[in-house]
Amino acid sequence: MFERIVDAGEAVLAEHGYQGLSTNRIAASAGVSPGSVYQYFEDRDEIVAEISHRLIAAFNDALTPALREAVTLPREDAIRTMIESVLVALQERADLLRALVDRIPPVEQAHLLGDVRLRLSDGIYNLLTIQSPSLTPRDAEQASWLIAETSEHLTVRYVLDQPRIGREEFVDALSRTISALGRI
Amino acid sequence: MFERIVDAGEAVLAEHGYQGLSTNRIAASAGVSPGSVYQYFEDRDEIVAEISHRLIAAFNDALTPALREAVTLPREDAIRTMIESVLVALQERADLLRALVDRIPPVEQAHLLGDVRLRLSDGIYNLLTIQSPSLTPRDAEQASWLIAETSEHLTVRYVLDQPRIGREEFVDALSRTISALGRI
Amino acid sequence: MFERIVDAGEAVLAEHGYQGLSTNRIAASAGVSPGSVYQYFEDRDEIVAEISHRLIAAFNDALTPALREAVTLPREDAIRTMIESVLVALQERADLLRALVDRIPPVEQAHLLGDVRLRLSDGIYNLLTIQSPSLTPRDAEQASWLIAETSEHLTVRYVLDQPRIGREEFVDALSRTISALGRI
Amino acid sequence: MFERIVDAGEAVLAEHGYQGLSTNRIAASAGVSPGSVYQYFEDRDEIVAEISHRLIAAFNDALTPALREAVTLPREDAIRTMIESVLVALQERADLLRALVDRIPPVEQAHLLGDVRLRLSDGIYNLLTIQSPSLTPRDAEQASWLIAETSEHLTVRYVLDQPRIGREEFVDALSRTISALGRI
DNA sequence: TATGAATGAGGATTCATTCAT
DNA sequence: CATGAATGAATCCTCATTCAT
Repeated sequence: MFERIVDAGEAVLAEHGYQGLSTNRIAASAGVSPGSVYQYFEDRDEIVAEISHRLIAAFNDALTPALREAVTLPREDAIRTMIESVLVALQERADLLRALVDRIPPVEQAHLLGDVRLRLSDGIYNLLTIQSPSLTPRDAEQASWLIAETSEHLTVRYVLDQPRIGREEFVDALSRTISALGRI
Repeated sequence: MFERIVDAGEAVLAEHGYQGLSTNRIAASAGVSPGSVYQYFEDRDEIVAEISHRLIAAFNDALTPALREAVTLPREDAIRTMIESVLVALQERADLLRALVDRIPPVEQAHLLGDVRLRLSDGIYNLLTIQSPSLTPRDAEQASWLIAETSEHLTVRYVLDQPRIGREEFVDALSRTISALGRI
Repeated sequence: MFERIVDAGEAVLAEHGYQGLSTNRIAASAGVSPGSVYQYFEDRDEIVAEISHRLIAAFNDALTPALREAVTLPREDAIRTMIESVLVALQERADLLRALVDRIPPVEQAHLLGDVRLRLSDGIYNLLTIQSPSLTPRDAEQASWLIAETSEHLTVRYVLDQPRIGREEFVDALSRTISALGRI
Repeated sequence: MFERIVDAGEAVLAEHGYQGLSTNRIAASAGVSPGSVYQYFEDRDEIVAEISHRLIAAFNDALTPALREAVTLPREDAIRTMIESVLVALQERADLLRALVDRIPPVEQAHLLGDVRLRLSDGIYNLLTIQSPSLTPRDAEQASWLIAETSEHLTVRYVLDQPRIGREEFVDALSRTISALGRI
């Protein structure tokens, strides 16, 4: 039932956008009465939160093995492996991603995605300090901010806007950029 | 009165977000009757459009002289000059920028900012083909997409999130990234 | 509740006219919240449609047996029988009739009553061609237009304006008129 | 100026219907400021009243000479002459007639047209009593009601609905009906 | 637990009318 | 006289939420 509601929420979000994501519409789409929704969710926002948690979970599931593998690889390959696995994860959920990232005001996204972003940023910081012990903490912090912002933005836009760039070339360009930023 | 309404619109957008940007609220915040709003604006959308026009105008005003100056400078300096002038323009209007970029769903932003983005993208494409005549059109297109996305995103986030990075260092990092992406 | 709303609609129509027939007023008059109206009706227009359906239904219910009986009777008696049964049906619903016919602009009435009028017109056309096989189709068409317009208008006005004419005399006069028009 | 406003009122009524007949729209169409309208008219209703007065005046202007002529003619010809002159008057103002008769709820029409209808009814009553001195007052009253209702309705609908009936045939049919009703 | 009818505040927008200029 | 900006109540309709069943 919980599942059914969240599934319906995704469908409504994809079809009607964030403004059209009404609890009544979700209930109808789930084949459930509007009252029932409130047995599983405190309010509308909680449904949105759950939808985004799903995307985050899918994203995490894809990233975790990539991270494990990355440790064993040389720098460049590690970066490429990670970008590619993220790309796959996002592309598999492109509809949901679009509904979430394009339809929700960024402040609210930040609220929803706060945790993932933090973890992403931390991960990058750690990798940087491990791979380049000479970096001062401040430089590492700055570099990880730049890298996190750039990678997230470019991968998401690549998936959503489908620019005329082959995946290989995109991964190349992004990994070069990341390397450049790492040498702050 | 026109001014008063748009000012109120910005204030409401900042305080209540895009969803809370109702014509009644704008009117109340402007100390004006709901009917009066419709003497100056066709639509709720027209108010939003006007808010974004303001930002775009400020941005254009700042960029135009920088572009003129850039032509006379060597590559690296030209890029830096432009980044810096954009940064100044955005920082002067940080509140407006936040209202617009953080509070409005990206799809709507795309609608509002379509023209500027197109011009920005074209400008970058032209500079690239002039400075690196060896680039194939396809490479230039790809590079300009990457550069436009990265520059816009990073400058905007730099202004809005105020990461602990000095302006000098930020301009350095960004211009290095742009150069790297230009050598696609 | 459906009933309550339509009843209230009739009352409001009678008291405030078509222009004053607002959904909020209907809701208030029904002792119901404005939102509730939209659980039973798509539209304001649907309420109006329902009000007219009521009248049409009452009218049809009264006319159908009269039509059955009319077939077995000689011309003059058939016409009188039908006029009389229509008169009864309209008089029983005089309030509703007044609300509908006197308060709604005729163009909208035409929209609402289109079907009944068509059926009425067709019925008259068929009776004419059966009873007077010598009539050309064009003459029958013309006569049925004249008869339909005259009968509808006179019976409705007789019921609503209550002129000082006995029912017997009215039925006599109208049936004579119809006979005269049938001999076009 | 008065003229200009009423002219504009007619135009707006014809184009936008009774519901769309707003004072602002009238003012705009007259090329006049909304405030100015209120220097010549107490309120919206007075404009509508003036528009209908015009139609009535045009109608009277056409009918008066016809009445004068009718006195000198034999019965049948008198009736035909009057019907024909009315028909001409209505057809010349068909747009205005449609705007008024089809778009305004009949109760309000009755309010606006009260006087003309009374005069029409009286005229018919007088003609009847003169031509058929044997009629009791009550019979004359009844006959004049029937004749007035039938004539007005049929001529108006003939002009507005343009049924496939030649004018000659229509005048014939109507005058026969009137004669029949006069012999109540 | 599930329902779904009922709610009522709030959404954008219109419009007859006023009044300072 | 004429203006036209300003008004604010009223329009239809939506939607998150509640609550008796």
